[in-house]
Amino acid sequence: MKSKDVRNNFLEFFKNKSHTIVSSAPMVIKDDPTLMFTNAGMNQFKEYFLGNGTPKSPRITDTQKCLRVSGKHNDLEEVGKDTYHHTMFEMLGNWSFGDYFKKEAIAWAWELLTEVYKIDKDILYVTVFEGNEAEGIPVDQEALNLWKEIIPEDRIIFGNKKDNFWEMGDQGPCGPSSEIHVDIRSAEEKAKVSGRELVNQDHPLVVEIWNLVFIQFNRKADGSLEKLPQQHVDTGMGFERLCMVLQDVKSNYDTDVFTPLIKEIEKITGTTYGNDEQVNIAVRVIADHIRAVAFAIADGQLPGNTGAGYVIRRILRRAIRYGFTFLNQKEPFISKLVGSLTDQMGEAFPELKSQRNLIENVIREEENSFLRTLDQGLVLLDQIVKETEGKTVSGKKAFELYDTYGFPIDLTALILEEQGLNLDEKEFEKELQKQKNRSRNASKVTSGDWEIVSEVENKGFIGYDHLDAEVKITRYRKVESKKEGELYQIVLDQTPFYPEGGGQIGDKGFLQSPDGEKVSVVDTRKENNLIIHLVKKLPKDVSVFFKAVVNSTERTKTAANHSATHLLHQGLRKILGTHVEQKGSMVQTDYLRFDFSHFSKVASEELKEVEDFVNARISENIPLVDRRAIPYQEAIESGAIALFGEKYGDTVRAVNFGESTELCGGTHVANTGDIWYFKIISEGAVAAGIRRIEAITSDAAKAYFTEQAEAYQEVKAVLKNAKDPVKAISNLQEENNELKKQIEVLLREKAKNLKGDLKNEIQEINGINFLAKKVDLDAGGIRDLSFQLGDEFDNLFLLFGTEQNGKALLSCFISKDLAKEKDLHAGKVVKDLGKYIQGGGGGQPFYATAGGRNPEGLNEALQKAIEFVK
RNA sequence: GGGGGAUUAGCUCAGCUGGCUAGAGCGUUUGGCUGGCAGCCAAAAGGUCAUCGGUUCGACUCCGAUAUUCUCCA
Repeated sequence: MKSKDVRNNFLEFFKNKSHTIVSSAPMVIKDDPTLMFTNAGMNQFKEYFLGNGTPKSPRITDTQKCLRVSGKHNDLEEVGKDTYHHTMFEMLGNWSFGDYFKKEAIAWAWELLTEVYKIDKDILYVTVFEGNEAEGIPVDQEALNLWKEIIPEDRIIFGNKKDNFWEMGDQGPCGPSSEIHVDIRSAEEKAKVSGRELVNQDHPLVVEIWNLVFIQFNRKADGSLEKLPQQHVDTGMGFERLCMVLQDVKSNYDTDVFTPLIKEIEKITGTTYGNDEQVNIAVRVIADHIRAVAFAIADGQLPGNTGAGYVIRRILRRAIRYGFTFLNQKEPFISKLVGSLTDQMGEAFPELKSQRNLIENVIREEENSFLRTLDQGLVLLDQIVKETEGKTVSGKKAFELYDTYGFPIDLTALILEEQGLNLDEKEFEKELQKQKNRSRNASKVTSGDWEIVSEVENKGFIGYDHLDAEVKITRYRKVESKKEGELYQIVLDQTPFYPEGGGQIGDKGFLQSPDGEKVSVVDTRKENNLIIHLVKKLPKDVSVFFKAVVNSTERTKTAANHSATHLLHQGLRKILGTHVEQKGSMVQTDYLRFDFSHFSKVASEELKEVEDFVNARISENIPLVDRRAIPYQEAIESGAIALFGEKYGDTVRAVNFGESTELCGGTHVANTGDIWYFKIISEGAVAAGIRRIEAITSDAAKAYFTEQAEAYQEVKAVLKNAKDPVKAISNLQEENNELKKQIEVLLREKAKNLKGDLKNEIQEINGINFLAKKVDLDAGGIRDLSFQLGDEFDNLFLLFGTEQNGKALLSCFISKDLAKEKDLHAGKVVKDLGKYIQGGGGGQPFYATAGGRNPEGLNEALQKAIEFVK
């Protein structure tokens, strides 16, 4: 069965069981602080399990693109070494939200596997949660009984809390799970050891394919469990593994999900998959990682050095590293695989197709920069090796190479090994651990349980129409972090406060109780579909009605920036072309930032055109057309631009200003005229193929122009109100250059004259040409003079003194030969004489200077100089 | 968010412990030679040593802040 059919059959099967098919959520997560990437099929439904939202249907099915780089069964460093772990994978799932439970979930899973996919019943095993006394959770008897009716008891295995009890995190919904495993070993192998022995033993051919989770508890902050009012089913089946079973191969990488990619890698690198284990690992690593990276970029996540971007960079660099070391690829090659990947998966995931150019560019650029890092690291490592005494290279040094210069540690180890050296790995680990602890401590957040204040219906955000409202606190909790200290998160029954999202920052303002107490709201965010208000202290009485007031001046400025962002987007597409796509946006109170795909620098004329375009729309006074809830399809058909990597519901909000239509949740001005004026401040690159524009509007633009005008007036005033200041300045510059040259000439002449005079004053003492004299030159002049005299006289000993800004300066020149011969050292001379001018100095044997704060002592110092040549 | 680096000529970099005439290679310009493979030879131009502040008689060098950038960790 082709992988495409495997996917379709799954979705069709559950559709026939009254499930609604939904599309995969983006792999990159935006409004959940505990998670960077979708790492399981359930992520996009988390809010439903938490009770913060209602699903559109109680039964849902989908295939979800997931990314896992850490966790109990997957560590990035392990991917590729075996045949069944991946960073990116697809998870097929079916869901029940308070609808059916264990009975149906188990029966349908069995039906699909054995009747649709026609997997031999005799190679399947199932696991059931054994219970945990310490936590007072009983055996999952219900699941056990259900399985007993379907499968012989000797193929049911009890699993412990680690394997068969699923938790989302330290807190929240959880419950027992039941896994289905499959044994695809040869008959011979099966005869030797029973598959039962190998379940959950990390055997590559006895693997878990489906996990059925029965969510029935809620874990509280103190660790205790309470029963949930509604029970849910959450299942996940690994798509790649399922394909392996159905295509009768022994490795995920031998399924048609991977073979086209592997063939392409063989072609590009001139290697063969299957002969050499190191090559095999490298090929698998690359085949796996290119998928993860390409999908992430398509979802809008570029490689970077913080957060999610850093994870993507690490994955990509790992692939480059394996290619570099084991496939001997010293030039960018991974970007060349994007075409093949797109051909293969572009149909199921159209974002790959439309983002293909960008994906290629970004990967190529990243490859180039990492190859440079490797080059630099090789040089540094060479140096470390040279400095190493004995056979063991310091772990601290290796850590520095890794931490500061980004040179991969396994490459260090490999190179050292080739040179017959070894690495102090313990020391390295110690350093790494230290660094990890530092980071962890700095970003630790502890949160308490939610305190429920009142159970009123949550009406959510009302801030499009209101900037203040009468509200009630529904719940609150305390959170503590090193950075922000102690804060309270408050949820209201309705709120005018806009939560940070869609690039727009969260509103600020205050809550006021009837007795006049004001609590200021420092920020507003969204977490799992709840709007959270951050306050420094709780009001005295949380149960009363409050007046919630948004800081309207800030909100107005932010709205102007947001609306201007839409017009900017429209203008860029109009003037640069429709390849321009939003790649990031930041709407703040005092400025806006817009990142977009574009292949080259935006010329200043183009910027001007864009600016003019936006300002033309502003002066047209176009009113806002705000359609709050229209069907997604309708919005798209009316020309709205949907962003890749955004999760949209069935109904969306469309924001129009004339021709500009965007799907947007942010706050806007009622009329473009309110933006007042739009001014681009800067344009630059953020990554390969991505440009960034920063701009200001309204008050900020006014302030900007005022400032510019003032600065201009000042310049003009300084130039005595010159008619053409630019010309006046360039005249000055020219004149200045001319004068500089003349001064140089004059100084040279002066020095020449001085030199002539001084030449006559040089006296011979003991065969040494000696002169000690006070001169009127600066340090540089003295230096030039000294060296010029040095060229003309052999055996020269010079000591010059001068006074500069009330400070004394001594400078001593001794011909190199003379210094050697008589064992003289100019540095010592000036240091010694420095005591007369209350200072010190030094230099090298033939030239040295000293300074001091007592010019009175200069004469004495000059008189004593003769002692050195006597 | 936390840590560690880097910022010196148009480019790639050297300049170790404060005093070194601030350098190299490539590139540029000029002149000369030359039938090739980065042609050869000679000369020149090009630097507020990222910015601001501090320590010091003296800072490219030490300290602090800022900016930009690389990198590791979360």
